[in-house]
Amino acid sequence: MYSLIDCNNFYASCERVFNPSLRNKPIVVLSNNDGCVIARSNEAKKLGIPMGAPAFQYQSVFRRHDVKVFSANFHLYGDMSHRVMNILSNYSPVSEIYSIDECFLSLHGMNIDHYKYGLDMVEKVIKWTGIPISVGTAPTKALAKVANRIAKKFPQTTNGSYVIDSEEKRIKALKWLPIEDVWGIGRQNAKKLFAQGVKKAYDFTEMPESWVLKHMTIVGLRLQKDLKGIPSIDMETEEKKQSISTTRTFDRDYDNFEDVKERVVAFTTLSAEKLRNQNSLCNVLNLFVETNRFKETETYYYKSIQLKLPFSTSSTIELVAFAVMGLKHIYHDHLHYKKVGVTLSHFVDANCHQPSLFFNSDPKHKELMRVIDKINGTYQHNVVRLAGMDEKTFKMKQEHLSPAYTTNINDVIEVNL
DNA sequence: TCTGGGGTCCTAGGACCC
DNA sequence: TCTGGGGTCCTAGGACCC
Repeated sequence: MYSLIDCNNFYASCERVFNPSLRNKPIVVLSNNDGCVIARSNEAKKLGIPMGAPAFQYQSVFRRHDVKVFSANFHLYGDMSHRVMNILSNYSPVSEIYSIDECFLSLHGMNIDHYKYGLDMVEKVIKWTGIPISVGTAPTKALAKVANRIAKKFPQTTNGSYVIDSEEKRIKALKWLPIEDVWGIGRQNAKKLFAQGVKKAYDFTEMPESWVLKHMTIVGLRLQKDLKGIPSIDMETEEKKQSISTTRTFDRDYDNFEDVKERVVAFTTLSAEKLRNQNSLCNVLNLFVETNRFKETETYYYKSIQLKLPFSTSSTIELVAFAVMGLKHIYHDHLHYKKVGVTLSHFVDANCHQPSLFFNSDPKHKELMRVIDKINGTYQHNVVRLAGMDEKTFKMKQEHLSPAYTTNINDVIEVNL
């Protein structure tokens, strides 16, 4: 059996933990630049505020219903996520952290009452962190997702824990779940399935395998088997990322090279830190620049470039040099840039990689980066940085940011004063 | 005026080999 | 008029997730 644990309204719940006056109030959390709604409490959902709604279009709704609005505080959410995952890891030796607020556990070989086991998780996590969760348990990952949805949708009857452990329950659940709400069925697949008369998850499991394979590839077929109760989607326990990106939309248009370059330096620096943090070296750097796609009066420009590095590296100095080189290739004057991004990929392990015969990362950088990371980790972040980067890593609108309750001692002192 | 960010996996088709 | 067959590897782009 597998359990899928999902935090309820995670970002909104995080804000609530440290501010109990927000209980029972509608809360929304906004994306960077206070752009879109990316999380809503149940109360906010009931007001009809959709996921992804541009905040400026909903200002009057926010005012009218006294919605508590927050700028995204990812430091806080990341730290809370850590605490929740830590607790959950005690419930199984095999876990997969699927996203910031979701985790699969394999319960293989454990002789337990699955419903009570889930209930215990719910009680412990709320007691120890203040975050409400739902637990779904079933013979496959896709069915655990379905069970989780039931646990979340019917808290009164399930108490936040639901188990699919019989054919009756499986079929009943799948006849209830709309096809477009199935994990792995996106807009395109839903469209194809509607055209075949498929409305519920159950209808999908009745489709011929040949049709599924032809129109939805092997991915769709695996999903179908998983929903039938035949385990076909494996646990993924690898902790290291295969790619690391830093992309941002700017608070305003940038129209000179030096400004854009400064952002590229900052984003490359951030990505390189994450890369070193997982003890990897990278071999490929991708970079893109983009103008405002919503501005109809100006022509839209998007350009990306891929640099295959001559050697594996995690040195900020070297990666920044490559990124700026790339930027010179795709940057055009007389355009108003709204967004840029840097992605590192094709990693190798820093401890056991094959150096090149001809070119290699400057060995002096290794120790330098170690010291810089140590200083930045101990004191304020970015207290040591490249001269090409200015002191603010993030330049964006954050008018409703909550304090860094759990992570940044400097912020806490500032608040107390 | 204001519209997010960070991931994974799969496949078709091109480039190349003998 | 007639112009092979069988592979591998790589990548851009598309689909999906939260």
